[in-house]
This record gives sequence, C-alpha cells and structure tokens, in this order.
Amino acid sequence: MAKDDKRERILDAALALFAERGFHGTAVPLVAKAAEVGAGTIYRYFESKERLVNELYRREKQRVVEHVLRALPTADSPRAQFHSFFRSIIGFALENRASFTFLEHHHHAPYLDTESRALEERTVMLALSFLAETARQRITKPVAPEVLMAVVWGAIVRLLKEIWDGHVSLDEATLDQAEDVLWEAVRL
Amino acid sequence: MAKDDKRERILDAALALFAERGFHGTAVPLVAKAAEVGAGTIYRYFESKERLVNELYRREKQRVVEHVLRALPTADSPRAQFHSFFRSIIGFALENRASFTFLEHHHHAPYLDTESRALEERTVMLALSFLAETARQRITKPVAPEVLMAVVWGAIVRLLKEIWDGHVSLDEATLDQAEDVLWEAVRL
Amino acid sequence: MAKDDKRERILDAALALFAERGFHGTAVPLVAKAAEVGAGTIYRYFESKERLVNELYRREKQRVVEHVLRALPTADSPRAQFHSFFRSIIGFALENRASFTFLEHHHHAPYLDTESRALEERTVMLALSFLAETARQRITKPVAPEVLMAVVWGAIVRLLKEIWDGHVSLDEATLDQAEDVLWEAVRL
Amino acid sequence: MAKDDKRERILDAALALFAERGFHGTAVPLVAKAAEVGAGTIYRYFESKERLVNELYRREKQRVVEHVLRALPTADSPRAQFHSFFRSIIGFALENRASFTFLEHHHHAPYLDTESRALEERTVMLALSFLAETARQRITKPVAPEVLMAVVWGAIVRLLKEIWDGHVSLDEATLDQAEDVLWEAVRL
DNA sequence: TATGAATGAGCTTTCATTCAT
DNA sequence: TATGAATGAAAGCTCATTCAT
Repeated sequence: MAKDDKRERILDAALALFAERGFHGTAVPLVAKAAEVGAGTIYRYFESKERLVNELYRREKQRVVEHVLRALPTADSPRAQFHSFFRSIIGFALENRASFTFLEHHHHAPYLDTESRALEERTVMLALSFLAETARQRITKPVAPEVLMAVVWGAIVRLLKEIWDGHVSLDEATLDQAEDVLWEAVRL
Repeated sequence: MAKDDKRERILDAALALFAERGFHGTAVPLVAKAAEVGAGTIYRYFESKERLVNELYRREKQRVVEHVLRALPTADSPRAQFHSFFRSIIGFALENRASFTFLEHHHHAPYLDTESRALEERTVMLALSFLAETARQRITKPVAPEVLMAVVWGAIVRLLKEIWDGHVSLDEATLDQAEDVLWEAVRL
Repeated sequence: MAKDDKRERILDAALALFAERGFHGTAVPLVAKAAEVGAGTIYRYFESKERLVNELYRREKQRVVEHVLRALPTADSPRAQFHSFFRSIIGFALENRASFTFLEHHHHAPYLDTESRALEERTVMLALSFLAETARQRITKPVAPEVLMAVVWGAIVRLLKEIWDGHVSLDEATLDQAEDVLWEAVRL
Repeated sequence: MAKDDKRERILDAALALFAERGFHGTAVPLVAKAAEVGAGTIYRYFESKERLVNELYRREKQRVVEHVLRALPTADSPRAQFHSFFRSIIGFALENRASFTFLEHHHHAPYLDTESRALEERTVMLALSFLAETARQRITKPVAPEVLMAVVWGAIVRLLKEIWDGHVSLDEATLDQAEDVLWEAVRL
C-alpha cells in the first residue's frame, strides 16, 4: 500500500502547513519536502494545489463528523447528546489542532469547490435537524435552528481559539461551565 | 485634499480585496488598480504591503470600536448596554461587511505588528471589564469573563456569516431572538 | 546667481553619492534630497541621469587638471615638475577624495559620452607629451610614453587606495619614497 | 554533469556581464538569458545576486592566483620570479579579459562578503611577504612592501587597460620594457 | 511510478522621469 | 522657475507546475 501511504503523507504534511501558514503562504515544494516526496509526486496524486486543498478539506471534515457521530448517544436525551457533541468537538480539536484550525480557516475559502461546499452543507444539516427536532419537542427554543447553530458553533470555535491563546484555562470545570452556558442559550 | 484622498482610496481598495481574497491572495498591483493609482504610488503612502495591512487593520478596528462606544448608554442597565452593543455590532457589520470580514479574517494574522496586537488587546479589555463588573453585581454568570466573551463574540461572528450566506434571515424578530439567546447565555 | 547655485548643489550632491554608491546604486531622488532641491529640478538642469554624470565627470576632470597645471613649475627641471605633479595629485585626492574616487570609478564607464571621453583623452595627452619630451631629452626612458604613463598613473591610483584603506601610512617620508620609486621607474 | 554545467554557464555569463556593465548595471534576467537558463534557475544555484557575485569573485580570484603560483619558479632568483609573476599576470589577463576586469572592478565592492575579503587579503599577503623578504636580502628597496605592491600592481592594471584601449601595443619588446621599468622601480 | 531540476509568470518593491501646480 | 506626487517599467526573487530521466 505504498501508494496510499504516499497520498496520506502528502495530505498530512499539507494539513500541518496549511493550518500554520495558510493556503497562499504554503509553497507546494515545501509540502513535498515535509511529506518526504518529490515535488512532482504531489501532482501524480492531486491535479493542482487547489485540488489538494479541496481533498484535504473533505478528508478532515469527514474525520470530525465521524468523530462526533461515533460517540453520539442517539438514544439518550437531547441534553446528553449535546454534552457528547460538545465534548467530542472540544476533544477532537484539542487532539487535532491542525485539523480544526485548517477547517475553520478554510471555511468558505474562494478556492473550495462545489463538492467541498456540499459536504459542508450536509454536515451543517445534521446539526440543524437535531435542533429542529428538539425545538419541536419544546426542549430547545422556538428559534430558527440556524440561529442556534450559529451561536453554538461560533461560540465553540472562539472558545478553542481562546484556549489555545492561553486566555481561557483548559480544565474540566471551565469546560462544564462553557457547556452549561451554551445549553442555557439554546434550551427552552 | 488630494493626498488624503489617495491614501484613503488605497485603504478602501485594500479593505475590499483583503476581505475577499485574503492578504496573501491579493497582489499589490491589484490593489493599485482597484484604487485607480499607479502601483508605485502605494509605496509612497505605505512602506510595504505589511505596513498597509497593519494600518488598515488599525483604521477598521478603531472604526468599529468607536461605532460601538458612541452608541453605548453607559448609564443604563447592563441589559440595555448589551442590547446596544449587540445592535451596534450587527449594524456596523451589515453596513461595513468588508470591514467586519477583514477584521475577523486577520485576527491574529502573523503579519500584524505589535501596535495592531496592542489595539486588539485593548479592545477586548473593554468587553472583559464589562463582563467582570456585571458578574460582580451578580447580573451575569460567575464564569471567567473570557469564556462569556468567547461565547458572545464567537456567536455574533458566526451569526453574521450565516446572515450573509442567506441561511439566517435578517429581520428584527430574528435579531431580537438571537440577542435574547445570547443574553440568556451570559445572564445569571 | 540662484540658478548656478542650484546647479552646483546638484553636482556636489551627485559627486558624493556617485563616489560612495556608484552610478547605478544612486537614485535620482536621493541626489535631489542631498542637494535640497526637488526631484524635478534636477531635470531642469540635466536632461537625464546620464547627462548629469557626464557633466559631473567633466567638471571634476577639469578641476584636477587645473589643480595640477596651476602648480606646475613649467620652467623648472623635469624632475621638479614630476615632483610637483606627484604632490599635486596626491594633495588633490586627499582633499577631494570623492572627486578622485568618482573619476577613477567612472573611467571608461559605458555611459560616458563622446565629450567626456575626448576630455579624458586630452588630459592624458598633456602627460604624454611631457614624457615624450623628456624622453627626447634622454631624461626619461626611451619607452613608449603610454607605458610610462600607465605605470605612474596606475601606481598613484593604487597608492591612494592603499592610503585610504590604511595599508599605507600617510606621511612625508612615505610620500617621498613613493615619489622616488616612481621617478626611478621612469628616469633613464 | 548537467548540474555543474549549468552552474558554470551561469557563472560564465555573469562574469562577462559584470565585467562589462558592473554589478548594479546587470539585471539577473540578463544573466539568465546569456547563460541560456530560466531566470528562476539562477536562484537554484545561488541564494541571491550578491551570493552569485561573491562566488564568482572567489572562483576568479582563485583562478588567477593558481595561474600565477603554478608558473612561479620559487627556487630561482627574485628577479626571475618577478619576471614569471609579471608575465603570468599579463598572460592571464590577456586570455581572460573579463575575469581580470571583473576582479579589478569589484575590488572592495561593498557587497563582497567576509570570505571574499579574506581571500583577497590572503592573496595580497603572498606578494607582500615576497617583497618583505627581498627587501631583507637588500634586493628590493627598503620601502614598505605595501608601497612597492601598490606601484607594481597599480601599474600592471593600468598597463592592461591601455593595451586593451589600443594605446599601448602588445608585443614582446613593450612587455619586456614595462617589466624592466617596474623592476627598476622596486629593486634596490 | 517517482523524481526534482528547470521554468517563466507573477510577486513585492524601486526608481528615472513627468507634469500639474 | 521649481516642485514633489505620481507613475509604470523593470528590478530581484518566488513558486505552481512540467517533464526528462
């Protein structure tokens, strides 16, 4: 499986570099060097730098989604599912900083193609239907699910940035507080 | 005032382009063309591309802060001040989409200099002391102000993106709902 | 005489800068700033940067020649005249380092025009005829005057460089020695 | 040896152009064109234009030194060694006009780095110790070797210029005369 | 299949020259 | 007459992409 190995190594190297220096700030030969492959090799696996960033975006997006869904106790209460979701996201981000940073940084980047955008859309849908259902059950507020989503997701993203900047301490108590704050925001 | 005129035109052009395509994605000649000046002219007003982005960052940051502070009813209740803050930010962003997008996109960019970072710090402090004081008065939650800040600010940023993407409708009712959701998140 | 004043100031500024940084290394606006005139003003007095360097070359060349000729005891012995010449050149160079350096550095520069080259030629002629005459008188060697000229002039130029570099000490004894060495080289 | 081939072609092209037009007067794309390589290729072999000129300076300096030393009859009389030195230099210069002109033109250029300067220093030392030793043996004049060096070297440089300008004819007799003139200058 | 040397378009920046004032 | 802001061509340099090996 030498081939896939190489492909993954390129994606891994690109992930770290794009997260740290951005898409335009990262030269393809640099990715090649970090992946320990020849510069030309990248073009055997990816048509162009844009294709590379798109395939990477999809891979990482899928990884987060799977990470969250795998842990989700779909049979439990909405509150319990919210807890799981919150902790999954935080957990994933802390263990995969580059991945999370990369995804946030490239959200809606002009070089993302239709497929990447569609995947993003589908991901959002999962959360939206959850919030639509809990609203119907009068558990969460009778507010457009998109609004609640924006609040929860936006808050989490910012929270993580503050944690990484050292402005918010990373401990169980703080995480529980943050989770409660967000639940209070959305619950009826 | 031909001189200021040109300087402002460059900053305005850079604002629109940096917001849309990012710093590295925007070539200086492109800014020049948009500002309808020669490429060399930009360097009469700004030492380098990095200086340009920094001066732009400061100009825009100051504009938002002033916009918010000017309207803030400091003598009124914290709830009233929160309302003013929320509406000021939303109002500013909607009328200055490029400015808001640019500031968000360049938050903590590696090419921001000490002065720009210091200004950012001072801005954040304003919000943090407000939340620290209301917490002391047992109006907002006894949670680190940085956490509440992250929630409120992160939520607002995301909300605006969703509005611009057309996923959240822009009407008084929705805005009031969003504001209430956030206030419930932070209030005791 | 405000006009000539300005012209001279431009030439003076250009002399110092061209000597220090070379022709291509000196920007016209820099000359303007050093001369305390507007950049456009230079073009009122000189058609182009090349014209400026040519007129400067001529002015400085004439200055050295006049300096040397003024002191030359044409009625005295060739040896005395040689002494005067040697000391005049050294004296001029030490008091006008920029001028001397500039002239040496621009000797045969591709942007020197016909007039500048012709002046150079005429200058050389003065020395050549002196050496031709002394050769005829069997005072200096029966060698092509161009060869003796090359030796004397080349040696002096190099000597001055070594003095300015601090490799050769600048005192009467050393100067006398150097002069004797050169006279022995040319004398029969 | 495709690699060395290209590197050498770049150095050769740069040598000709720098000798003719100077460092600042020669654009990198011009060197590329003359070397028949792409402009970017130059930067695969040389970090910067300054690095290129330094590596070129060292290559050429070493070539002259080796050329001279290889022929030097170290066991013979000082006069014989002087003869060898004189003819070696003249021979090298005539066969490598660009190299000689380049080295003279870039002597002490502000963009030469420490290594280049050190090499220059070492080169000069060789000549200085020769003159110091012959002075001790009362063969050359009891004059600072730096002065004699300046005379000999300056004279040779100038002589070559005059030869190339066609002012001094290039024949055995003339060369012998010039050599004698210089030996008389330095000998006791 | 994999490479990395080579490329040239395009980047940021400089500067000789012009021209409205 | 004198200015200096403005310019755009061209500088040094980078990098996405190709292609001979």
